[in-house]
Amino acid sequence: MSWMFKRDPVWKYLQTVQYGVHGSFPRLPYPTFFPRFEFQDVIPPDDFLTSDEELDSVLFGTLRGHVVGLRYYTGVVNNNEMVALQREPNNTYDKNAIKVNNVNGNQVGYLKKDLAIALAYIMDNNLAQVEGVVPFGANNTFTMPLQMTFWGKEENKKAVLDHLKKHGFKLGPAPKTLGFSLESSWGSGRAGPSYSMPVHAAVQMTTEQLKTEFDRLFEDLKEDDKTQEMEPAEAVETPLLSHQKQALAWMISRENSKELPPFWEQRDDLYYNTITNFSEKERPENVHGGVLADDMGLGKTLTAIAVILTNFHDGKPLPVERIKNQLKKECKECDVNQESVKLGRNSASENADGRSKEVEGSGCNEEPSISHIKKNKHSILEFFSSQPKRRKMAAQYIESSDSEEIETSELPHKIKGKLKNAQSETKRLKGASFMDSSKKTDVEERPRTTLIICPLSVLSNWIDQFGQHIKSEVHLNFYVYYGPDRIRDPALLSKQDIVLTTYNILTHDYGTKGDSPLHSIKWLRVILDEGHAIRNPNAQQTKAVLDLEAERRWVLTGTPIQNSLKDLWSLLSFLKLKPFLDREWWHRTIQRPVTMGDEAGLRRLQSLIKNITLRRTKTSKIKGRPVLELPERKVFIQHITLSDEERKIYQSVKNEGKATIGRYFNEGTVLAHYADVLGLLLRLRQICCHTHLLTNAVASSGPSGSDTPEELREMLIKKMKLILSSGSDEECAICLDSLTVPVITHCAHVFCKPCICQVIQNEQPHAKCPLCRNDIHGDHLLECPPEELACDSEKKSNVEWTSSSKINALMHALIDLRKKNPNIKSLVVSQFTAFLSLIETPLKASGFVFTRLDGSMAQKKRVESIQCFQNMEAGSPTIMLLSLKAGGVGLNLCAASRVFLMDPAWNPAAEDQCFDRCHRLGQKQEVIITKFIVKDSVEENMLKIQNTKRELAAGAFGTKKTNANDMKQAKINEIKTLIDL
DNA sequence: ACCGCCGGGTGCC
DNA sequence: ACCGCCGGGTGCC
Repeated sequence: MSWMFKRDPVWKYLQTVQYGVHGSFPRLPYPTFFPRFEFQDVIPPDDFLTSDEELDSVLFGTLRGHVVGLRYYTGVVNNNEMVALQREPNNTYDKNAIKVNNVNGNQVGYLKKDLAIALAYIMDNNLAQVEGVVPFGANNTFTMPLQMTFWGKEENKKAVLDHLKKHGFKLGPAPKTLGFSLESSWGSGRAGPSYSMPVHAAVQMTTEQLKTEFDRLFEDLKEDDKTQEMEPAEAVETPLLSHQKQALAWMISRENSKELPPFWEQRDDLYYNTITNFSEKERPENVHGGVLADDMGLGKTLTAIAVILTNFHDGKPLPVERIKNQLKKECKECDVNQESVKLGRNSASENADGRSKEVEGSGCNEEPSISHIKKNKHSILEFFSSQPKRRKMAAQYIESSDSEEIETSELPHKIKGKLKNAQSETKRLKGASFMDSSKKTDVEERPRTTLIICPLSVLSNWIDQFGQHIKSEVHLNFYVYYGPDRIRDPALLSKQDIVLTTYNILTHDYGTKGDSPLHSIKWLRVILDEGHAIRNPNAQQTKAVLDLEAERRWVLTGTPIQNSLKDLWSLLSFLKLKPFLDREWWHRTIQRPVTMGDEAGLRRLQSLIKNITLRRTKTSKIKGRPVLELPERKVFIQHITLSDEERKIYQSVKNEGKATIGRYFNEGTVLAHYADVLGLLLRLRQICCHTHLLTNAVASSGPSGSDTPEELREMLIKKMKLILSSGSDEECAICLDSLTVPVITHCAHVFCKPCICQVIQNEQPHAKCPLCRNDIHGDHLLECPPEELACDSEKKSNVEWTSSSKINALMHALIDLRKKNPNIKSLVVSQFTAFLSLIETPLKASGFVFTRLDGSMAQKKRVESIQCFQNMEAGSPTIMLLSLKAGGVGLNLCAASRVFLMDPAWNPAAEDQCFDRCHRLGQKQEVIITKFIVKDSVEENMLKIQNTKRELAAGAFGTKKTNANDMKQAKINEIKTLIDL
């Protein structure tokens, strides 16, 4: 197979073109640490999710067939409309049954039986995806033709062809009409083939051609006007910067937009989807929201706050009286009621333009049981027009009645049944929103509350920013739904203006049997901060988010769509953009076409992105000036030479390890001993910092099998600590986020406790480890005992403190800096918290005032630490000891203008993120970063690998590394580089 | 005629 | 469905 583009590289390219290379490097989550398992367990967690996706589908061929039974179903299609084939194994008439549905999921009919027999096997065994288009005859009464396209993995092609042959079918070639259409096949008025999927087109285009094509597409993008500015509501205290006013204007225009969503247009009295050729009477809702994907530090939080206050309801800002008349506060209840009266009236007036259909629908759709429906005589006869006998029977009956309207229940049984069938379906069409609206009518008020969901790490940031950016006299009902005492009362929550919570709380509530208050409310607006949190479609967290009801939906993210189109799909499904809610349509119309380099697909993707996302980087320009005029950022590498004694220890550990690992190389079992390799590398990195760190290191020994439970426990806890302290950028494979409350399973995989508990609960009674499918039990999860961490540092203080080459260099630099300018604040960053502890001693000795921030600190202490450091008063700390991954992306430490990075990180993006904590909005000084790197050591080798990763991330075009073997080799090479083998 | 042919009844899976 | 298919009625030309 020679597709030129794997999906990820294409997507990364799209990203780099639109967003610029600067700022966000796609996350490269390795080295990853999964002891004792073969390589497939070691590849980044993202990849285990893709198993159900046909990443390397090829076109097997096409087949013409028929859809039958049209008259029994209400789903309608247009000519050239795409349809979905759905197996129905429990059909009582035929276990091979295959339903044919239109884009909306309404059944159109069935695949003809003989064809279904052949296809059922193929579909059930996932040998091919079969996709259908109705080329013509969409208005037929009984049957219609169906053009099917078969896609699948190359290795399944033969099986599919053979199987079809056995049943007398033979695939044809791709029809010539489905060429590589350069003319726009969507957006035009024609109902031409909207979907071009050439078999060979992708390979015929050269890289150069495609690149030019990409560039042209993004040229168009730049012309798109998102430069309108808007002043925020009076209630917003902080003046907005230009780019924030633009975002405000764009976001509010999206919230109030009455336009059709992308790819929809009105044709006569129908709404028409130009990608699928689907049409329907009901106006598709536009997404009243989107993705704000600005770079970190451009003020997404402030912008979001401005949106909340400025588009408070019905396109109007937070009413002034609520700002000024704070005295009325005691009559809150009354205030709320007044509000809802006002809202009620306004929503009624909206009916005039047909937007609030649910209001109309809820009352009058109350129909009696179907058998009592009155039917017009003529319509009955018409229904039986092609069934003369029934028609005659109906006619006879009807003639005996005087009235124009017929009680259907009194019709002869034989025709009543048929009629009933047809009726219920008509109703389904007409009242599609009927069920939804009736469900909630009794308590329904116009939603007023904005729900903000963020990772715990930025919760306090949100609270702070609300405090900072909203005028103090403004009265807002604001509730932080967090902590064990959170009030789980929907009535209370829905009276708030803003509810703030975390993903974990949301997920926890959702998973708890019983009702989640967050899910029983219809929100005015849901804002997801760090929206990539929902990029794993299988995660419970994602499901909890997708199940929220809201009128307006926003995703804030600084790392836009990190790795693939799939991530974008997760966001789209949150935004509920038709028709992409169903993965099939997303896959057929965008994901695969783009993956294969099809231009129509690219255009769609581009159009989509243009429509729903706003993205500025730090280097984006407004009227020729950068959005953010940040002072320069300079990175220096300071080489360190180890002392003789340090070098001796380093060499001995290295030689010993090298011998062992060399043996693994010879045996070809490097990756099986990945834990050992990582352990060695960790020890070497520790020695580079301070030889005392070594005492902390764990000799990684696999379980011998004869361990006592206590030994096993010890071993697992040690492993987990190794993983957590190794700085190997470990993530929870379930939520794909940093580990919160890490626990280790007996199979030695580490997850967030809430995540894995969720899995266990869902899969009970026989839960399996998501990574290795070994049995897991809730009781067997081991938590990291926090007191032991404290003990460790105690223990160390018993050992007499000595310095190290790196500490010497740091102290020298700090003292030097203090001499030059005592007011400059510095961040001292390490991945090893024990190292930070060691650094404390000389800092104290030299009279530095410092503070500390690391992952083990309680939320409250962190906030204190940050505030203390950011404070510019005399006597405030000038140094912060910071663990590399502490704090979320929102962490603002712009009081510092120096960074001393004590040890290199595996992932350059992690370093960048760390630097950005002070190199961000609010930074007035030049930022100088010093990276301490020990000469002739693993650290230097790590720099090499960082560079490779940087290049890979930036120029991902044309490099394909999705292949497991390639990655395996890459990893082996990486290890070789690291320990100079 | 254990056929052919006719024409009515009928119709997804 | 202005089809195909089924099964009953029927049977020289």
